[in-house]
Parts: sequence; C-alpha cells; structure tokens
Amino acid sequence: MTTSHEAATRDAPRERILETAYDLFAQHGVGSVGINEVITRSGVAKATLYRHFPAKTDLVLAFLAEREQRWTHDFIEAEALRRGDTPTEQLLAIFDVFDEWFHRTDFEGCSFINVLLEMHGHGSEHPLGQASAQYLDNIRVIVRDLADRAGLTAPQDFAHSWHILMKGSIVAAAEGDTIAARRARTMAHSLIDEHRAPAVMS
Amino acid sequence: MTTSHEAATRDAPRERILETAYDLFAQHGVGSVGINEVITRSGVAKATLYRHFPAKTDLVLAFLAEREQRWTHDFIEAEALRRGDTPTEQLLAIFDVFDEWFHRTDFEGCSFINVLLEMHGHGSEHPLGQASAQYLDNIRVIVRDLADRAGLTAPQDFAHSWHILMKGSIVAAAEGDTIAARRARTMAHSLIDEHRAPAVMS
DNA sequence: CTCCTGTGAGACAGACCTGTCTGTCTCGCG
DNA sequence: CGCGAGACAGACAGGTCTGTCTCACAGGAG
Repeated sequence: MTTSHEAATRDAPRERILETAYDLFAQHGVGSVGINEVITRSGVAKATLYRHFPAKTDLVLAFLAEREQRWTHDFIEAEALRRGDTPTEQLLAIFDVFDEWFHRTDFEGCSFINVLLEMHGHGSEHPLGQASAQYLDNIRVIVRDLADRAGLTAPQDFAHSWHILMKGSIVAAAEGDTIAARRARTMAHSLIDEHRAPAVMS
Repeated sequence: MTTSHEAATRDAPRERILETAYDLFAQHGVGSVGINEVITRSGVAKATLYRHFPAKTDLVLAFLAEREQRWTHDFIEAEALRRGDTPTEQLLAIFDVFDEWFHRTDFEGCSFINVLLEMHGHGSEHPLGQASAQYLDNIRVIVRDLADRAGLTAPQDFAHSWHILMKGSIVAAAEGDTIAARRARTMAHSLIDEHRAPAVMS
C-alpha cells in the first residue's frame, strides 16, 4: 500500500528491497526476518525480489555490504575521525561514538557479530559467516592503521586487543549495560599506554 | 510414580532428554536444534519429552540452568579457584581457563551470549533472554566477590569491566582468534592495577 | 487376574519458511 | 496502435518446525 514514496522511488525496486531488508535485518536479525516480510514491507512482488536476489543468502550478503558502508565507514569510522585531532584521539573517539550508539533507543547491536554467532561454529564454511568475519577483519584494519599513525608498537596485536574491547562492550550493551562504552574507553586508554612503551611483552 | 522415588536410575527419560539437549544446544545453538532431533538422539518418544517439558522454552530453560552448573560453576569458577592461590591469581586464572577452552576443537562459545543475542533486542521481554541475562549477571557476581577478596577498589565497576574482557575474548575466539584469552589477560592485568590505586573513576 | 501409569513409535495438524510459477497490469517505445 | 519488459499479486509446492494425539506395550499394585 501507500507507494507514498513518490515517483522517484517508483522504478527502483532493488533499492526499495535493500532499504527495507537493511532496516529489518539490522533490527531483528537476518534469521528471524522472512522473505515475505521484506516483500510486503517494501511493496514488491516476490518474483521481483528473486529476480534481483536469486536467494535469501544473496540478499543478506547485500545487507552486510550495506551495513559495512553505513555502520563501519559512515558512522563509526567517519565520526571517530571527525571527533579526534590526532590518531590517538581518533582511536579513543571510537568509544565516544559507541557511547552515543549504546544510548540510542533503537540500539540494534553489531550485525556482523550477530550473523557470525548465528552460524554456531560453522561460520568458516558458510558464506554468511565468511562475509561477517571479513567485515570484522576490516574493522581491525581501520584500528591497526590508526595505531600505525599513532606510532604505537605492535599495531596488529594492538588492533586485536582493541577489537576485543569493542566487541565486549557491544555485548555488554546488548545485555543492558549502557555505560559499557565508557568502561571500555578507560581500558582502551591503558592499552594505548602499554603500546607506547618500546617493549610490549609482559 | 514408583512409590518412594529413587528407583530413578531405571530409564530416567528426563535425564536422557536433558543430557542430549545439553550437547545439541551447546554445540549448535538453541534455535537451530529442533525437538525432533532431541527426540531421535535421546531415543525418547515425543509425548514423553512434552510430558517432562511442556514447551521447548522449558527445555531450553533447563538447558541454561544446567549450563550454569557445568560451565560457569564446575568449569570456569572451580578451575580458576583451583589454579590460583590468591584472589588476584584466581581472577587472572579465568583467562588461563579461557585459553584452554578456546583451543578445544569443540569450542562452542558462551550459550548465554548466544541465546541473548538470538533475541535481537527483545531479550528483556522474553523468558530466555531474561534467564540468559541473569546467568551472565551471576558470572559478574563471582568476579565481584573475587575483586572484593582481592581488596580492589570499586569492585562492582571492576566486575563489569572484567566481564567486558571475558565477553570480548569469547567473541574474538568465535571469530577464530585462538589467543584472544592471552590478549584479554594482559588487559585484565592492567585493569587490576588500575583498581589497586585508591582513587578510580566511577 | 485386571487396572493403571509411564513409555516408545509415529501420524497428524497447523504454522511458517523459501522459492517457483501463473496471471494481470502498466509503461516506454517504435 | 501494438508489443515486450518489468512489476505486482498471490497461489502453490515442498520443506521445516512445534505441539497434540493415538496406539501398543511393559510392569507393578490391588
């Protein structure tokens, strides 16, 4: 109903499908949302959806790619870079962005983590698990590059540890700990200090 | 019902069901495993299962309770207490146990996190989400008590931060980072240091 | 002996899912 | 004006799942 989206969106069924799928998958998870709901909500015919996305997996893969663009790049990365003047500040700003994110009423969690854990150990075999792992990898690359630019030691290990703080705080936020980002930020600060000393090993 | 009970070792279908459900739910997730698989694997009639567990939710709740006993208490807590001589050592030993856990070929992740994230934001309304959150809470109580005994400042906040490291390393391990526990342990050590100083941010 | 209870085996209903297929409509273009 | 491509609508097939139900059997109690 409605088609209140004016003439512009009239001939863009693929965009309408992906837009609807993005909202539904991000909010309710890719497993809980059926194709039929995407169809009815986007006002598209089932045959149209399957013409653009041969299987549900393809639609989910498109969603994950879109998620990386909107969440990883446009939200987290861009905001963190904007809020900090130095690489170190930009790293820490990630958790400031997280803090804002965790306080949203429609906080939806990290789709990459959600999809990966939905595979329950078979993630390395399933294309959705592989894609999610790749997008999580890409986040770590962003962190590692900032660590590089900040002159930190062992940037690869730093990025892994940093990412543990990010993922842990996201799960904590899903649990209801709305100030998890501030807790993680404090630990993150200590981690930076540890990687400023020439020797990292304990 | 067999007079004065305790002829329980007879066939004990309830124990067989729960034992089978424990293995399947822990390994493959509570959503992916159907009642029929529990039935065939445990050699029990469907009516028998539904007599002991009126709905699948009841079976999952029983699984989660069993999971707390076997994983939280018998594995993590007991092993950590055994491996350390002081409360501080026992806290750090949690990540030694994690390290061993992450390296198991049948590493299955944290069922509480998995179930909670499976609710996709509606965890606080769903009984399974509430139960999972409660069991995660209980883990934090164990950590807080150890922090108390170690004389750390702000043990409640400490436990929340510590738990972020635990959850973050579990997700990282699910991603394939087998040495995530050692990374978390290093950060955990710094966290302890931070909570030894008399003044700590709240 | 019969009754009674718990059990195994499995058919069945009803809901929901993915994916296919058949129509009908509209629109652009020659 | 006619034609074809793409889109809408929805029936349909084939599979999954939960949960109910029937039936046969086994063993202890009265």
